[in-house]
Amino acid sequence: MTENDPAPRRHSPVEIDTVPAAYCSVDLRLEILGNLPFFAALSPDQVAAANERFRELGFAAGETIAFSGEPAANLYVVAAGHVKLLHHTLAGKDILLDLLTPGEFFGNLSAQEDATYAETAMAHSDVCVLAIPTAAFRALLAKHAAVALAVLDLTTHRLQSAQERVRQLSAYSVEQRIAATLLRLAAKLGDERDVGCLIQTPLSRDDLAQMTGTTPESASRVMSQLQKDGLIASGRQWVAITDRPGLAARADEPA
Amino acid sequence: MTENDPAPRRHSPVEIDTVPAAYCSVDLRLEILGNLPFFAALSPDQVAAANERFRELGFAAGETIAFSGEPAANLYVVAAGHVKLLHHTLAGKDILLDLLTPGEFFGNLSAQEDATYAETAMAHSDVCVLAIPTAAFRALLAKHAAVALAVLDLTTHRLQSAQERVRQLSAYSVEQRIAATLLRLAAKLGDERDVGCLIQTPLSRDDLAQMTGTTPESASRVMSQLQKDGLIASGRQWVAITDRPGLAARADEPA
DNA sequence: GCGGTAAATTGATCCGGATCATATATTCTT
DNA sequence: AAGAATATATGATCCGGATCAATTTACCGC
Repeated sequence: MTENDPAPRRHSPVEIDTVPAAYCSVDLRLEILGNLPFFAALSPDQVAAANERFRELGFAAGETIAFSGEPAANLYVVAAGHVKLLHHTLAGKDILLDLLTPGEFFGNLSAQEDATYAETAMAHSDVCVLAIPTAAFRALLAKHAAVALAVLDLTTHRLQSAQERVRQLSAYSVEQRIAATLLRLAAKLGDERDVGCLIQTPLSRDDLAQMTGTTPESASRVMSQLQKDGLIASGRQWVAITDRPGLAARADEPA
Repeated sequence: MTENDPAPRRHSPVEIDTVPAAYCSVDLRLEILGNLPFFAALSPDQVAAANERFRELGFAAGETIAFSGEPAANLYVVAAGHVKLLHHTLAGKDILLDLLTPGEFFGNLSAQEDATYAETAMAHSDVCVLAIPTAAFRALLAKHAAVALAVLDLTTHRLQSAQERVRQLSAYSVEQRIAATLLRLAAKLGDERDVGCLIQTPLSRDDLAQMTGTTPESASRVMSQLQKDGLIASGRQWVAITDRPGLAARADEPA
Protein backbone atom coordinates (compact mmCIF):
# COMPACT_ATOMS: atom_id res chain seq x y z
CA MET A 1 0.00 0.00 0.00
CA THR A 2 1.40 3.37 -0.98
CA GLU A 3 1.15 6.23 1.48
CA ASN A 4 -0.72 8.43 -0.97
CA ASP A 5 -3.71 6.21 -0.51
CA PRO A 6 -6.54 8.07 1.15
CA ALA A 7 -8.96 5.15 0.95
CA PRO A 8 -10.92 4.69 4.15
CA ARG A 9 -10.24 1.12 5.02
CA ARG A 10 -11.94 0.43 8.32
CA HIS A 11 -15.49 -0.71 8.84
CA SER A 12 -17.31 -2.00 5.82
CA PRO A 13 -19.35 0.80 4.27
CA VAL A 14 -21.72 -1.79 2.88
CA GLU A 15 -25.10 -1.58 4.53
CA ILE A 16 -27.30 -4.44 3.55
CA ASP A 17 -30.99 -3.97 4.08
CA THR A 18 -31.45 -6.96 6.30
CA VAL A 19 -34.68 -8.81 5.96
CA PRO A 20 -36.44 -9.49 9.20
CA ALA A 21 -38.82 -12.41 9.04
CA ALA A 22 -41.72 -10.00 9.15
CA TYR A 23 -40.59 -8.13 6.06
CA CYS A 24 -42.22 -10.55 3.70
CA SER A 25 -45.50 -9.90 5.37
CA VAL A 26 -48.71 -10.62 3.58
CA ASP A 27 -49.29 -6.90 3.39
CA LEU A 28 -46.26 -6.37 1.25
CA ARG A 29 -46.45 -9.40 -1.00
CA LEU A 30 -48.97 -7.87 -3.35
CA GLU A 31 -46.79 -4.85 -3.77
CA ILE A 32 -43.73 -6.97 -4.41
CA LEU A 33 -45.50 -9.14 -6.92
CA GLY A 34 -47.13 -6.16 -8.55
CA ASN A 35 -43.76 -4.59 -9.12
CA LEU A 36 -42.24 -7.67 -10.71
CA PRO A 37 -41.10 -6.77 -14.19
CA PHE A 38 -42.91 -9.72 -15.69
CA PHE A 39 -46.18 -9.07 -13.88
CA ALA A 40 -46.34 -5.49 -15.08
CA ALA A 41 -49.00 -6.45 -17.60
CA LEU A 42 -51.36 -7.89 -15.01
CA SER A 43 -54.21 -6.05 -13.36
CA PRO A 44 -54.24 -5.79 -9.55
CA ASP A 45 -56.92 -8.48 -9.48
CA GLN A 46 -54.79 -10.81 -11.53
CA VAL A 47 -51.79 -10.14 -9.34
CA ALA A 48 -53.88 -10.97 -6.31
CA ALA A 49 -54.90 -14.24 -7.95
CA ALA A 50 -51.30 -15.07 -8.76
CA ASN A 51 -50.35 -14.26 -5.20
CA GLU A 52 -52.42 -17.20 -3.99
CA ARG A 53 -50.02 -19.62 -5.62
CA PHE A 54 -46.85 -18.27 -4.04
CA ARG A 55 -45.39 -19.33 -0.74
CA GLU A 56 -42.88 -17.12 0.99
CA LEU A 57 -39.64 -18.43 2.39
CA GLY A 58 -36.80 -16.84 4.30
CA PHE A 59 -33.15 -17.87 4.23
CA ALA A 60 -30.17 -16.64 6.18
CA ALA A 61 -27.00 -15.64 4.32
CA GLY A 62 -25.11 -18.75 3.25
CA GLU A 63 -28.09 -21.09 3.34
CA THR A 64 -28.80 -23.08 0.22
CA ILE A 65 -32.21 -22.57 -1.33
CA ALA A 66 -32.03 -25.15 -4.11
CA PHE A 67 -29.40 -27.77 -4.91
CA SER A 68 -28.14 -28.32 -8.43
CA GLY A 69 -29.18 -31.73 -9.68
CA GLU A 70 -32.01 -32.26 -7.24
CA PRO A 71 -35.58 -32.76 -8.38
CA ALA A 72 -37.00 -29.37 -9.21
CA ALA A 73 -40.57 -28.50 -8.39
CA ASN A 74 -40.48 -24.75 -7.90
CA LEU A 75 -39.77 -21.50 -9.53
CA TYR A 76 -38.53 -18.79 -7.17
CA VAL A 77 -38.70 -15.02 -7.25
CA VAL A 78 -36.35 -12.94 -5.16
CA ALA A 79 -38.42 -10.63 -2.99
CA ALA A 80 -35.66 -9.09 -0.88
CA GLY A 81 -31.93 -9.61 -0.53
CA HIS A 82 -29.47 -11.20 -2.94
CA VAL A 83 -29.35 -14.75 -4.23
CA LYS A 84 -26.34 -16.24 -5.96
CA LEU A 85 -26.52 -18.99 -8.54
CA LEU A 86 -23.53 -21.27 -8.73
CA HIS A 87 -22.16 -24.46 -10.20
CA HIS A 88 -19.95 -26.89 -8.38
CA THR A 89 -17.05 -28.55 -10.11
CA LEU A 90 -15.28 -31.78 -9.25
CA ALA A 91 -12.41 -30.07 -7.49
CA GLY A 92 -14.75 -28.03 -5.30
CA LYS A 93 -13.96 -25.00 -7.41
CA ASP A 94 -17.29 -23.23 -7.53
CA ILE A 95 -18.38 -21.02 -10.38
CA LEU A 96 -20.59 -18.08 -9.54
CA LEU A 97 -22.97 -17.79 -12.46
CA ASP A 98 -25.18 -14.94 -11.41
CA LEU A 99 -26.10 -12.63 -8.56
CA LEU A 100 -29.82 -11.98 -8.43
CA THR A 101 -31.56 -8.93 -7.02
CA PRO A 102 -35.20 -8.50 -6.04
CA GLY A 103 -37.54 -9.10 -8.95
CA GLU A 104 -35.35 -11.70 -10.64
CA PHE A 105 -36.31 -15.33 -10.74
CA PHE A 106 -34.53 -18.68 -10.62
CA GLY A 107 -35.33 -22.36 -10.28
CA ASN A 108 -37.14 -24.60 -12.67
CA LEU A 109 -39.16 -23.41 -15.64
CA SER A 110 -39.26 -26.71 -17.48
CA ALA A 111 -42.43 -28.75 -17.80
CA GLN A 112 -40.54 -32.03 -17.76
CA GLU A 113 -41.60 -34.40 -15.03
CA ASP A 114 -38.07 -35.36 -14.05
CA ALA A 115 -36.61 -31.86 -14.21
CA THR A 116 -33.75 -31.01 -11.86
CA TYR A 117 -32.31 -27.67 -10.85
CA ALA A 118 -29.59 -26.73 -13.32
CA GLU A 119 -27.65 -24.81 -10.72
CA THR A 120 -27.41 -24.29 -6.99
CA ALA A 121 -29.10 -21.26 -5.49
CA MET A 122 -27.68 -19.84 -2.29
CA ALA A 123 -28.67 -16.89 -0.14
CA HIS A 124 -25.88 -14.34 -0.52
CA SER A 125 -27.43 -12.07 2.06
CA ASP A 126 -30.43 -12.79 4.23
CA VAL A 127 -33.21 -13.15 1.72
CA CYS A 128 -36.91 -13.53 1.29
CA VAL A 129 -38.03 -15.49 -1.74
CA LEU A 130 -41.44 -16.34 -3.13
CA ALA A 131 -41.87 -19.89 -4.39
CA ILE A 132 -44.43 -21.16 -6.85
CA PRO A 133 -44.82 -24.69 -8.23
CA THR A 134 -43.45 -24.83 -11.76
CA ALA A 135 -46.74 -26.12 -13.13
CA ALA A 136 -48.66 -23.24 -11.58
CA PHE A 137 -46.22 -20.73 -13.02
CA ARG A 138 -46.49 -22.28 -16.46
CA ALA A 139 -50.25 -22.09 -16.17
CA LEU A 140 -49.90 -18.39 -15.48
CA LEU A 141 -47.67 -17.98 -18.52
CA ALA A 142 -50.11 -19.93 -20.68
CA LYS A 143 -52.98 -17.78 -19.50
CA HIS A 144 -51.24 -14.43 -19.85
CA ALA A 145 -49.17 -14.28 -22.99
CA ALA A 146 -47.85 -10.86 -22.01
CA VAL A 147 -46.26 -12.38 -18.93
CA ALA A 148 -44.76 -15.16 -21.00
CA LEU A 149 -43.27 -12.60 -23.36
CA ALA A 150 -41.82 -10.64 -20.46
CA VAL A 151 -40.25 -13.77 -18.97
CA LEU A 152 -38.89 -14.62 -22.39
CA ASP A 153 -37.33 -11.19 -22.63
CA LEU A 154 -35.65 -11.59 -19.27
CA THR A 155 -34.34 -15.01 -20.25
CA THR A 156 -33.05 -13.71 -23.57
CA HIS A 157 -31.25 -10.95 -21.75
CA ARG A 158 -29.66 -13.44 -19.38
CA LEU A 159 -28.58 -15.57 -22.32
CA GLN A 160 -26.82 -12.60 -23.80
CA SER A 161 -25.06 -11.93 -20.51
CA ALA A 162 -23.89 -15.53 -20.41
CA GLN A 163 -22.60 -15.29 -23.96
CA GLU A 164 -20.81 -12.07 -23.11
CA ARG A 165 -19.13 -13.96 -20.32
CA VAL A 166 -18.09 -16.75 -22.67
CA ARG A 167 -16.49 -14.11 -24.84
CA GLN A 168 -14.68 -12.58 -21.90
CA LEU A 169 -13.35 -15.89 -20.67
CA SER A 170 -12.22 -16.81 -24.17
CA ALA A 171 -10.43 -13.66 -25.08
CA TYR A 172 -9.80 -11.34 -22.15
CA SER A 173 -7.24 -11.16 -19.37
CA VAL A 174 -8.05 -11.55 -15.70
CA GLU A 175 -7.72 -7.80 -15.17
CA GLN A 176 -10.13 -7.06 -17.99
CA ARG A 177 -12.64 -9.57 -16.69
CA ILE A 178 -12.51 -8.23 -13.16
CA ALA A 179 -12.82 -4.64 -14.33
CA ALA A 180 -15.82 -5.54 -16.47
CA THR A 181 -17.40 -7.51 -13.65
CA LEU A 182 -17.02 -4.65 -11.20
CA LEU A 183 -18.64 -2.27 -13.65
CA ARG A 184 -21.50 -4.67 -14.21
CA LEU A 185 -22.05 -5.12 -10.49
CA ALA A 186 -21.89 -1.38 -9.93
CA ALA A 187 -24.58 -0.86 -12.55
CA LYS A 188 -26.76 -3.40 -10.82
CA LEU A 189 -25.96 -2.82 -7.16
CA GLY A 190 -24.14 0.49 -7.09
CA ASP A 191 -24.86 3.24 -4.61
CA GLU A 192 -23.26 6.67 -4.88
CA ARG A 193 -21.26 7.55 -1.75
CA ASP A 194 -18.42 9.77 -0.78
CA VAL A 195 -16.04 6.83 -1.36
CA GLY A 196 -17.36 6.52 -4.90
CA CYS A 197 -19.88 4.13 -6.34
CA LEU A 198 -20.17 1.47 -3.67
CA ILE A 199 -21.28 -2.02 -4.59
CA GLN A 200 -24.02 -2.75 -2.09
CA THR A 201 -23.34 -6.40 -1.35
CA PRO A 202 -20.58 -8.20 0.49
CA LEU A 203 -18.01 -9.05 -2.14
CA SER A 204 -14.92 -11.03 -1.22
CA ARG A 205 -11.90 -11.74 -3.40
CA ASP A 206 -13.19 -15.26 -3.48
CA ASP A 207 -16.56 -14.19 -4.86
CA LEU A 208 -14.83 -12.11 -7.49
CA ALA A 209 -12.58 -15.01 -8.41
CA GLN A 210 -15.56 -17.30 -8.82
CA MET A 211 -17.30 -14.75 -11.01
CA THR A 212 -14.35 -14.27 -13.32
CA GLY A 213 -12.94 -17.78 -13.50
CA THR A 214 -9.73 -17.11 -11.66
CA THR A 215 -8.22 -17.66 -8.21
CA PRO A 216 -8.56 -15.53 -5.07
CA GLU A 217 -4.84 -14.78 -5.23
CA SER A 218 -5.01 -13.45 -8.77
CA ALA A 219 -8.14 -11.47 -7.95
CA SER A 220 -6.32 -9.95 -4.99
CA ARG A 221 -3.35 -8.96 -7.11
CA VAL A 222 -5.55 -7.28 -9.69
CA MET A 223 -7.55 -5.48 -7.02
CA SER A 224 -4.36 -4.22 -5.38
CA GLN A 225 -3.20 -2.85 -8.70
CA LEU A 226 -6.53 -1.20 -9.50
CA GLN A 227 -6.52 0.39 -6.07
CA LYS A 228 -2.94 1.58 -6.44
CA ASP A 229 -3.97 3.15 -9.74
CA GLY A 230 -6.80 4.99 -8.00
CA LEU A 231 -9.62 3.36 -9.91
CA ILE A 232 -11.29 1.63 -6.98
CA ALA A 233 -11.40 1.63 -3.20
CA SER A 234 -11.77 -1.68 -1.48
CA GLY A 235 -11.52 -3.45 1.82
CA ARG A 236 -12.58 -6.66 3.43
CA GLN A 237 -15.70 -7.74 1.57
CA TRP A 238 -16.46 -4.44 -0.07
CA VAL A 239 -15.58 -2.56 -3.23
CA ALA A 240 -16.31 0.93 -4.48
CA ILE A 241 -15.51 2.38 -7.88
CA THR A 242 -13.82 5.76 -7.71
CA ASP A 243 -12.99 6.23 -11.39
CA ARG A 244 -15.58 4.64 -13.61
CA PRO A 245 -14.17 5.83 -16.97
CA GLY A 246 -10.71 4.70 -15.94
CA LEU A 247 -11.98 1.29 -14.96
CA ALA A 248 -13.95 1.02 -18.19
CA ALA A 249 -10.74 1.69 -20.10
CA ARG A 250 -9.08 -1.20 -18.27
CA ALA A 251 -11.97 -3.47 -19.18
CA ASP A 252 -11.72 -2.70 -22.88
CA GLU A 253 -8.09 -2.11 -23.64
CA PRO A 254 -6.11 -5.01 -25.08
CA ALA A 255 -3.75 -4.75 -22.12
CA MET B 1 2.07 -39.44 -37.30
CA THR B 2 2.79 -42.97 -36.10
CA GLU B 3 2.76 -45.84 -38.60
CA ASN B 4 0.16 -47.77 -36.64
CA ASP B 5 -2.41 -45.26 -37.70
CA PRO B 6 -5.01 -46.84 -39.92
CA ALA B 7 -7.18 -43.75 -40.15
CA PRO B 8 -8.50 -43.10 -43.62
CA ARG B 9 -7.22 -39.66 -44.38
CA ARG B 10 -8.07 -38.83 -47.94
CA HIS B 11 -11.23 -37.23 -49.24
CA SER B 12 -13.57 -35.79 -46.67
CA PRO B 13 -16.28 -38.26 -45.74
CA VAL B 14 -18.54 -35.38 -44.83
CA GLU B 15 -21.46 -35.11 -47.20
CA ILE B 16 -23.41 -31.95 -46.68
CA ASP B 17 -26.92 -31.89 -48.04
CA THR B 18 -26.45 -28.88 -50.23
CA VAL B 19 -29.41 -26.59 -50.59
CA PRO B 20 -30.27 -25.71 -54.14
CA ALA B 21 -32.17 -22.47 -54.45
CA ALA B 22 -35.30 -24.39 -55.25
CA TYR B 23 -35.18 -26.40 -52.06
CA CYS B 24 -36.94 -23.78 -50.03
CA SER B 25 -39.84 -24.00 -52.41
CA VAL B 26 -43.23 -22.78 -51.34
CA ASP B 27 -44.36 -26.39 -51.38
CA LEU B 28 -42.00 -27.31 -48.61
CA ARG B 29 -42.27 -24.27 -46.41
CA LEU B 30 -45.44 -25.37 -44.71
CA GLU B 31 -43.86 -28.67 -43.86
CA ILE B 32 -40.75 -27.01 -42.50
CA LEU B 33 -42.73 -24.54 -40.42
CA GLY B 34 -45.11 -27.24 -39.25
CA ASN B 35 -42.19 -29.26 -37.96
CA LEU B 36 -40.67 -26.42 -36.01
CA PRO B 37 -40.48 -27.41 -32.37
CA PHE B 38 -42.14 -24.20 -31.28
CA PHE B 39 -44.98 -24.40 -33.81
CA ALA B 40 -45.91 -27.89 -32.73
CA ALA B 41 -48.89 -26.52 -30.85
CA LEU B 42 -50.38 -24.80 -33.88
CA SER B 43 -53.01 -26.24 -36.17
CA PRO B 44 -52.23 -26.55 -39.89
CA ASP B 45 -54.40 -23.51 -40.52
CA GLN B 46 -52.49 -21.48 -37.99
CA VAL B 47 -49.19 -22.62 -39.48
CA ALA B 48 -50.41 -21.54 -42.88
CA ALA B 49 -51.30 -18.13 -41.46
CA ALA B 50 -47.90 -17.83 -39.85
CA ASN B 51 -46.28 -18.80 -43.11
CA GLU B 52 -47.60 -15.63 -44.69
CA ARG B 53 -45.33 -13.56 -42.53
CA PHE B 54 -42.09 -15.38 -43.37
CA ARG B 55 -39.78 -14.60 -46.24
CA GLU B 56 -37.28 -17.16 -47.41
CA LEU B 57 -33.66 -16.35 -48.02
CA GLY B 58 -30.71 -18.37 -49.30
CA PHE B 59 -27.06 -17.85 -48.37
CA ALA B 60 -23.91 -19.53 -49.61
CA ALA B 61 -21.43 -20.94 -47.10
CA GLY B 62 -19.42 -18.12 -45.58
CA GLU B 63 -21.92 -15.38 -46.29
CA THR B 64 -23.06 -13.25 -43.38
CA ILE B 65 -26.76 -13.26 -42.65
CA ALA B 66 -26.84 -10.69 -39.86
CA PHE B 67 -24.14 -8.46 -38.44
CA SER B 68 -23.64 -8.03 -34.74
CA GLY B 69 -24.43 -4.50 -33.67
CA GLU B 70 -26.53 -3.61 -36.70
CA PRO B 71 -30.17 -2.57 -36.38
CA ALA B 72 -32.20 -5.72 -35.95
CA ALA B 73 -35.57 -6.09 -37.59
CA ASN B 74 -35.91 -9.82 -38.08
CA LEU B 75 -36.05 -13.13 -36.39
CA TYR B 76 -34.70 -16.01 -38.46
CA VAL B 77 -35.42 -19.71 -38.49
CA VAL B 78 -32.96 -22.13 -40.03
CA ALA B 79 -34.80 -24.16 -42.66
CA ALA B 80 -31.88 -26.10 -44.12
CA GLY B 81 -28.13 -26.14 -43.60
CA HIS B 82 -26.08 -24.87 -40.68
CA VAL B 83 -25.75 -21.36 -39.34
CA LYS B 84 -23.03 -20.28 -36.93
CA LEU B 85 -23.41 -17.50 -34.41
CA LEU B 86 -20.26 -15.65 -33.53
CA HIS B 87 -18.83 -12.68 -31.71
CA HIS B 88 -15.94 -10.60 -32.93
CA THR B 89 -13.30 -9.34 -30.57
CA LEU B 90 -10.96 -6.41 -30.94
CA ALA B 91 -8.02 -8.52 -32.03
CA GLY B 92 -10.06 -10.25 -34.73
CA LYS B 93 -10.20 -13.34 -32.56
CA ASP B 94 -13.70 -14.62 -33.23
CA ILE B 95 -15.70 -16.60 -30.75
CA LEU B 96 -18.06 -19.23 -32.11
CA LEU B 97 -21.05 -19.14 -29.82
CA ASP B 98 -23.33 -21.67 -31.38
CA LEU B 99 -23.89 -23.85 -34.41
CA LEU B 100 -27.55 -23.97 -35.39
CA THR B 101 -29.33 -26.77 -37.22
CA PRO B 102 -32.69 -26.68 -39.00
CA GLY B 103 -35.52 -25.71 -36.69
CA GLU B 104 -33.43 -23.44 -34.49
CA PHE B 105 -33.86 -19.69 -34.54
CA PHE B 106 -31.64 -16.66 -34.21
CA GLY B 107 -31.81 -12.90 -34.63
CA ASN B 108 -33.77 -10.37 -32.68
CA LEU B 109 -36.58 -11.20 -30.29
CA SER B 110 -36.60 -7.89 -28.46
CA ALA B 111 -39.44 -5.42 -28.82
CA GLN B 112 -37.16 -2.43 -28.37
CA GLU B 113 -37.23 0.01 -31.23
CA ASP B 114 -33.49 0.44 -31.36
CA ALA B 115 -32.60 -3.23 -30.95
CA THR B 116 -29.44 -4.51 -32.60
CA TYR B 117 -28.28 -8.03 -33.31
CA ALA B 118 -26.36 -9.31 -30.33
CA GLU B 119 -24.17 -11.56 -32.44
CA THR B 120 -23.17 -12.14 -36.03
CA ALA B 121 -24.90 -14.95 -37.92
CA MET B 122 -22.99 -16.58 -40.76
CA ALA B 123 -23.88 -19.40 -43.12
CA HIS B 124 -21.62 -22.30 -42.17
CA SER B 125 -22.86 -24.37 -45.07
CA ASP B 126 -25.16 -23.27 -47.85
CA VAL B 127 -28.35 -22.48 -46.02
CA CYS B 128 -31.96 -21.58 -46.41
CA VAL B 129 -33.46 -19.43 -43.68
CA LEU B 130 -36.94 -18.08 -43.09
CA ALA B 131 -37.13 -14.49 -41.89
CA ILE B 132 -39.99 -12.82 -40.07
CA PRO B 133 -40.17 -9.26 -38.74
CA THR B 134 -39.63 -9.25 -35.00
CA ALA B 135 -42.93 -7.47 -34.38
CA ALA B 136 -44.83 -10.09 -36.38
CA PHE B 137 -43.17 -12.89 -34.46
CA ARG B 138 -43.98 -11.27 -31.15
CA ALA B 139 -47.58 -10.90 -32.28
CA LEU B 140 -47.60 -14.64 -32.93
CA LEU B 141 -46.21 -15.29 -29.47
CA ALA B 142 -48.75 -12.98 -27.89
CA LYS B 143 -51.57 -14.71 -29.72
CA HIS B 144 -50.46 -18.27 -29.05
CA ALA B 145 -49.19 -18.66 -25.52
CA ALA B 146 -48.19 -22.28 -26.22
CA VAL B 147 -45.74 -21.04 -28.85
CA ALA B 148 -44.37 -18.47 -26.45
CA LEU B 149 -43.83 -21.18 -23.87
CA ALA B 150 -42.04 -23.38 -26.38
CA VAL B 151 -39.76 -20.53 -27.43
CA LEU B 152 -39.11 -19.82 -23.78
CA ASP B 153 -38.13 -23.45 -23.24
CA LEU B 154 -35.71 -23.34 -26.14
CA THR B 155 -34.18 -20.13 -24.84
CA THR B 156 -33.88 -21.54 -21.34
CA HIS B 157 -32.12 -24.56 -22.75
CA ARG B 158 -29.69 -22.38 -24.66
CA LEU B 159 -29.03 -20.37 -21.52
CA GLN B 160 -28.08 -23.54 -19.73
CA SER B 161 -25.74 -24.51 -22.54
CA ALA B 162 -24.08 -21.13 -22.32
CA GLN B 163 -23.67 -21.49 -18.58
CA GLU B 164 -22.20 -24.94 -19.04
CA ARG B 165 -19.69 -23.35 -21.36
CA VAL B 166 -18.82 -20.70 -18.79
CA ARG B 167 -18.15 -23.51 -16.37
CA GLN B 168 -15.94 -25.33 -18.84
CA LEU B 169 -13.92 -22.26 -19.68
CA SER B 170 -13.49 -21.45 -16.00
CA ALA B 171 -12.42 -24.81 -14.76
CA TYR B 172 -11.47 -27.25 -17.50
CA SER B 173 -8.40 -27.80 -19.66
CA VAL B 174 -8.29 -27.37 -23.40
CA GLU B 175 -8.36 -31.15 -23.90
CA GLN B 176 -11.44 -31.48 -21.74
CA ARG B 177 -13.22 -28.65 -23.52
CA ILE B 178 -12.45 -30.05 -26.95
CA ALA B 179 -13.53 -33.55 -25.96
CA ALA B 180 -16.78 -32.20 -24.54
CA THR B 181 -17.38 -30.08 -27.61
CA LEU B 182 -16.85 -33.00 -29.97
CA LEU B 183 -19.31 -35.09 -28.00
CA ARG B 184 -21.87 -32.30 -28.06
CA LEU B 185 -21.47 -31.82 -31.79
CA ALA B 186 -21.71 -35.56 -32.37
CA ALA B 187 -24.97 -35.67 -30.44
CA LYS B 188 -26.33 -32.86 -32.58
CA LEU B 189 -24.81 -33.60 -35.97
CA GLY B 190 -23.50 -37.13 -35.68
CA ASP B 191 -24.00 -39.79 -38.32
CA GLU B 192 -22.96 -43.40 -37.77
CA ARG B 193 -20.46 -44.58 -40.37
CA ASP B 194 -17.82 -47.21 -40.73
CA VAL B 195 -15.25 -44.63 -39.57
CA GLY B 196 -17.28 -44.08 -36.41
CA CYS B 197 -19.70 -41.34 -35.55
CA LEU B 198 -19.01 -38.71 -38.15
CA ILE B 199 -19.81 -35.08 -37.44
CA GLN B 200 -21.79 -33.99 -40.46
CA THR B 201 -20.46 -30.52 -40.96
CA PRO B 202 -17.11 -29.14 -42.07
CA LEU B 203 -15.12 -28.63 -38.90
CA SER B 204 -11.66 -27.12 -39.06
CA ARG B 205 -9.15 -26.82 -36.23
CA ASP B 206 -9.92 -23.16 -36.38
CA ASP B 207 -13.64 -23.71 -35.82
CA LEU B 208 -12.86 -25.96 -32.92
CA ALA B 209 -10.50 -23.40 -31.45
CA GLN B 210 -13.15 -20.70 -31.71
CA MET B 211 -15.67 -22.96 -30.01
CA THR B 212 -13.41 -23.83 -27.10
CA GLY B 213 -11.63 -20.55 -26.54
CA THR B 214 -8.18 -21.69 -27.61
CA THR B 215 -5.86 -21.40 -30.61
CA PRO B 216 -5.77 -23.51 -33.79
CA GLU B 217 -2.34 -24.77 -32.79
CA SER B 218 -3.50 -26.02 -29.42
CA ALA B 219 -6.59 -27.54 -30.97
CA SER B 220 -4.37 -29.33 -33.49
CA ARG B 221 -2.14 -30.72 -30.76
CA VAL B 222 -5.09 -32.02 -28.78
CA MET B 223 -6.66 -33.56 -31.87
CA SER B 224 -3.40 -35.28 -32.77
CA GLN B 225 -3.21 -36.76 -29.30
CA LEU B 226 -6.83 -37.91 -29.31
CA GLN B 227 -6.27 -39.53 -32.67
CA LYS B 228 -3.07 -41.21 -31.53
CA ASP B 229 -5.03 -42.57 -28.59
CA GLY B 230 -7.61 -44.02 -30.94
CA LEU B 231 -10.53 -41.98 -29.69
CA ILE B 232 -11.24 -40.07 -32.89
CA ALA B 233 -10.48 -40.09 -36.58
CA SER B 234 -9.98 -36.80 -38.29
CA GLY B 235 -8.76 -35.12 -41.41
CA ARG B 236 -8.97 -31.81 -43.15
CA GLN B 237 -12.24 -30.28 -42.04
CA TRP B 238 -13.81 -33.45 -40.69
CA VAL B 239 -13.94 -35.36 -37.44
CA ALA B 240 -15.40 -38.72 -36.45
CA ILE B 241 -15.60 -40.21 -33.00
CA THR B 242 -14.41 -43.80 -32.84
CA ASP B 243 -14.53 -44.31 -29.08
CA ARG B 244 -17.30 -42.35 -27.47
CA PRO B 245 -16.88 -43.68 -23.91
CA GLY B 246 -13.16 -43.08 -24.08
CA LEU B 247 -13.69 -39.54 -25.26
CA ALA B 248 -16.29 -38.94 -22.56
CA ALA B 249 -13.73 -40.04 -19.98
CA ARG B 250 -11.30 -37.41 -21.32
CA ALA B 251 -13.99 -34.75 -21.07
CA ASP B 252 -14.70 -35.49 -17.42
CA GLU B 253 -11.46 -36.55 -15.87
CA PRO B 254 -9.44 -33.97 -13.95
CA ALA B 255 -6.60 -34.57 -16.37
C1' DG C 1 -8.79 -2.87 24.34
C1' DC C 2 -7.48 -7.93 23.47
C1' DG C 3 -6.99 -11.87 21.29
C1' DG C 4 -9.10 -15.05 17.86
C1' DT C 5 -10.43 -15.86 13.27
C1' DA C 6 -11.23 -15.28 8.51
C1' DA C 7 -9.89 -12.28 4.57
C1' DA C 8 -6.51 -10.34 2.09
C1' DT C 9 -1.78 -9.49 0.56
C1' DT C 10 2.47 -10.73 -1.20
C1' DG C 11 6.36 -13.60 -2.67
C1' DA C 12 8.40 -17.67 -5.12
C1' DT C 13 7.86 -21.18 -8.29
C1' DC C 14 5.84 -23.82 -11.92
C1' DC C 15 3.10 -25.14 -15.86
C1' DG C 16 -0.53 -25.03 -19.51
C1' DG C 17 -1.14 -23.09 -23.31
C1' DA C 18 -0.29 -18.87 -26.37
C1' DT C 19 2.81 -17.26 -29.70
C1' DC C 20 6.16 -17.52 -33.26
C1' DA C 21 8.20 -20.16 -36.85
C1' DT C 22 8.38 -23.71 -40.23
C1' DA C 23 7.41 -27.85 -42.36
C1' DT C 24 3.98 -30.97 -44.38
C1' DA C 25 -0.58 -32.49 -46.14
C1' DT C 26 -4.69 -31.97 -48.74
C1' DT C 27 -7.64 -29.85 -51.94
C1' DC C 28 -8.44 -26.72 -55.71
C1' DT C 29 -6.93 -24.65 -60.35
C1' DT C 30 -5.97 -24.80 -64.84
C1' DA D 1 -0.01 -33.41 -63.55
C1' DA D 2 2.09 -29.31 -61.76
C1' DG D 3 1.50 -25.52 -58.93
C1' DA D 4 -1.12 -22.41 -55.92
C1' DA D 5 -3.74 -22.00 -51.92
C1' DT D 6 -5.36 -23.48 -47.64
C1' DA D 7 -5.40 -26.60 -43.61
C1' DT D 8 -2.77 -29.11 -40.47
C1' DA D 9 1.17 -30.58 -37.74
C1' DT D 10 4.88 -29.79 -34.80
C1' DG D 11 8.98 -27.72 -32.66
C1' DA D 12 10.88 -23.84 -29.71
C1' DT D 13 10.11 -20.22 -26.71
C1' DC D 14 7.69 -17.25 -23.64
C1' DC D 15 4.33 -15.53 -20.41
C1' DG D 16 -0.04 -15.05 -17.73
C1' DG D 17 -1.78 -16.83 -14.22
C1' DA D 18 -2.25 -21.08 -11.12
C1' DT D 19 -0.25 -23.04 -7.18
C1' DC D 20 2.15 -23.28 -2.89
C1' DA D 21 3.51 -20.82 1.18
C1' DA D 22 3.82 -17.46 4.62
C1' DT D 23 2.48 -13.10 6.55
C1' DT D 24 -0.30 -9.20 7.44
C1' DT D 25 -4.61 -6.90 7.99
C1' DA D 26 -9.37 -6.19 9.29
C1' DC D 27 -13.22 -7.38 11.88
C1' DC D 28 -15.83 -9.67 15.71
C1' DG D 29 -16.94 -11.25 20.25
C1' DC D 30 -15.71 -11.05 24.92
